[in-house]
Amino acid sequence: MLSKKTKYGIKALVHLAKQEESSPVQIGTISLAENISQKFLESILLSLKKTGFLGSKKGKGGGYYLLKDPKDIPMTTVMRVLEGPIAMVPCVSLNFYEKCADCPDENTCAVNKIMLEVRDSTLKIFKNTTLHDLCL
Amino acid sequence: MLSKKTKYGIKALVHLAKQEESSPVQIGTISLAENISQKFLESILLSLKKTGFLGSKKGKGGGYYLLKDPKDIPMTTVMRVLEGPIAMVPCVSLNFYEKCADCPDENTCAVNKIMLEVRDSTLKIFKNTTLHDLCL
DNA sequence: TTTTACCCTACTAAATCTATAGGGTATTAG
DNA sequence: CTAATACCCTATAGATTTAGTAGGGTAAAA
Repeated sequence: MLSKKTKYGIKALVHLAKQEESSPVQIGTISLAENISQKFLESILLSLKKTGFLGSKKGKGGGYYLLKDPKDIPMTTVMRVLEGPIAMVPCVSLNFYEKCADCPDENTCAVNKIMLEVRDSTLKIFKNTTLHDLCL
Repeated sequence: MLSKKTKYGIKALVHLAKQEESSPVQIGTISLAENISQKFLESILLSLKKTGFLGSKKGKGGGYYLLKDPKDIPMTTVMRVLEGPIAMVPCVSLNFYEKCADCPDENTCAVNKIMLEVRDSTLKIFKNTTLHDLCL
């Protein structure tokens, strides 16, 4: 299941991507428009800033804005920053790989096998979908 | 992320599907072979019995056994019983649908849109993979 | 210089996960 | 018959994660 953090984060990014001018949007504006707790959204936007998706401007007329063209932001990067691994088990994760404690051999593991397939098909979708595509 | 319950459940089902004879297999045997806590496995197998996947035999020489041919058990049904919804958000779930509290309109929701795609591709894999396929 | 709006830390209630504990009961081998 | 086997069932609990809340600090601009 997708965490609220990820869901809200995507919604906020889409909100920003939909702006015609690239002028900063305030947290309060987004939280109101997308029905998100303002303080919670604040922490999400902050992490999106730290990971290089957003820029910010302080003071009056300030807010957050996208640093890149929405067409250049694939959903893989968004998902990995907000949600973490895309795979359903760590042993098939590309960016968050971990060996399973209980599993003696990944190559003969039935779970590994099918989850690898699922990861590939999901990854394909996220790779071929940009933030811009979500705005249509 | 896949819960241990689901992971262990699949491993146990595969273990049973690999049996040549359909004689019952004891919990202890499975827990030892698959490195799963026996008591935890017990509760998982019990739930698989209640949902119609397994039969059991008490007393000496007893254990659990599959009720159907592994070729007739698609992973969709396994996943739904063990893990719950296949979709990443309730609003795109077929069997566990729930409306999002924050979202005014699903049809224009960006998250809904992409998660629907992911659900479809994942579902397709689970539908076309049976327990038997995992034994190869 | 005051207001605005981002920045940061710490904490917490609730839920879920991953078991463990401790026994009860039906079945069957001998 | 009876004793061992192995499933059946309930309750509980520690750990982790989630989804926030509280409370203030700081930089920038009007």
